[in-house]
Amino acid sequence: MIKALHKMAAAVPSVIHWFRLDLRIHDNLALRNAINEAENRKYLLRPIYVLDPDIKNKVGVNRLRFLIQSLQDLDINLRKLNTRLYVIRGKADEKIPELFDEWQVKYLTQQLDIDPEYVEKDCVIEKVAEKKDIFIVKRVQHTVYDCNSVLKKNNGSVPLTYQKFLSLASELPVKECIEIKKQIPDSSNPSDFESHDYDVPSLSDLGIDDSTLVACKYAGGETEGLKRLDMYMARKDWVCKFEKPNSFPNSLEPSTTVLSPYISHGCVSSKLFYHKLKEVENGRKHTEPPVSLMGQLMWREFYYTAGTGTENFDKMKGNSVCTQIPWGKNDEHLKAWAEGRTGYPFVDAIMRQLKQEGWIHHLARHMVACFLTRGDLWISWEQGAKVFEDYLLDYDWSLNAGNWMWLSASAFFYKYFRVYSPVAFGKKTDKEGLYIKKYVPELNKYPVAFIYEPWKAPKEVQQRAGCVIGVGYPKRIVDHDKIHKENMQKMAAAYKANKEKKAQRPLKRKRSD
DNA sequence: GGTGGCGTTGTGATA
DNA sequence: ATATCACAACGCCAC
Repeated sequence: MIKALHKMAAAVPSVIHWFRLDLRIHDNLALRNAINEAENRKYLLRPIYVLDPDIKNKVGVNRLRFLIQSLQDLDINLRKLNTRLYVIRGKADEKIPELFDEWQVKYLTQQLDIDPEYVEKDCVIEKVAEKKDIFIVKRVQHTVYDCNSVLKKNNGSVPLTYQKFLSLASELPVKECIEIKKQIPDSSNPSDFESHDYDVPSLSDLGIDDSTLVACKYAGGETEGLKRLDMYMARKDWVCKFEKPNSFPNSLEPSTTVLSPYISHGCVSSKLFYHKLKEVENGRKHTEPPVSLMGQLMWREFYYTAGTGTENFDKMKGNSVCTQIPWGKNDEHLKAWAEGRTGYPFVDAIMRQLKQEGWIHHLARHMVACFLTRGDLWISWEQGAKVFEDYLLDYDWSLNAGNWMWLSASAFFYKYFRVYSPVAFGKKTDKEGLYIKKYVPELNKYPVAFIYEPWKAPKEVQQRAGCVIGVGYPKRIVDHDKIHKENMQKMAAAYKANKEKKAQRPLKRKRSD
């Protein structure tokens, strides 16, 4: 009996929607395409997510938790439509070709991604699909604009300034959001609909010891994300007055929306965010890009466009927009930075918040990124980007690379002599050092006068505060006042070398002509 | 093709 | 509190 059912099921072809960084129902054209295709052709529908069993070695535990929560929520929301999420455990480029045969796949829909890791796997899968005559549909839905259209408008070259990007984008249309309203018919569901083999795994299923996890501050999922979006969009006055540079990197609770993890995972559609912002701004006096909330969304578009149009965007070598800088290597310094024990309390507080909570304010990212690269430690931005990839809930391939290049003055931003002071910068918005005391608790008995520079406290003050520098809290690994000036010289030299190289290039071309 | 204006968010001193 | 300046002087882009 069961065998017969399976045989029948196998005979009916399938449509797959492959969820990737589009972990949502709303504004998901590729998903709707799959649903409609299944219904119209009387095929079976399989919304899948492919989970690499190796993922815990690639993604930090906080982001993994966010992902699992997002998948759980996605499954719940799909079941409301009378389908479900089929989680496939394995490597996409191996598993999906297998499924093509097992499920008699005729049609596959997915979101277009630009992360080279995805693109590489997609190529393998596309080749197999072509042989088997499987139709693949890719939809642009991770960004507001189609980045390739922006590039086309700029005659194929990458806009290197934000204002240039804005002027290009302003001439492009923004599509409306997609809704899925009707229920999926029972006939679209395969016979193994109820199978637990495809259930969303728990963290412990993936070999993560729950007791090692810190409290969850930002829960993943479309439902949470939309709730957060609605909560902030309801604060119309706040939205219209939003100016990023006037928000606080070191408030005890976030001074910005923390929508970024939801947008990076696709729990919230960037296009939905766009339309909601337009709705709030409409008819009201409001701030403008680059500082406005809309401006923040456009920064994301800017980096996505640059990432789409630039080879090796996440590397220094072979990256046409990236100034070549002879960064040094110091694994001890890198580790001290990553673990929040540089001896600079503000830097350490930020890095510890990042590791614990998976989110830090944009300006806090500026502080620690500048410190790691051109400011103090003279370590490559690629190293920093890897640490951020591990810790950030909102890790996003092109934004991470783009922002790291910005802060290291490798691309987009060039005033390398503007160096953030690990002592002065935080004081502007937190004179008392409350943020430091929260995340570097060993210093919480330090007098305000020394909280940003505890090494300056007299020994008896250190002892009275119960934390002697070099014992309870590390000594500074570098002297900022000295080293940032040396680094500035190195930056000047790197820029000079780069300029000379550039000046040579047109000459060479002329000779070969 | 040269050049001046400008660039999301610096620091520290001085008025 | 807030503004301006020196610091040393970047690259992109529009004109």
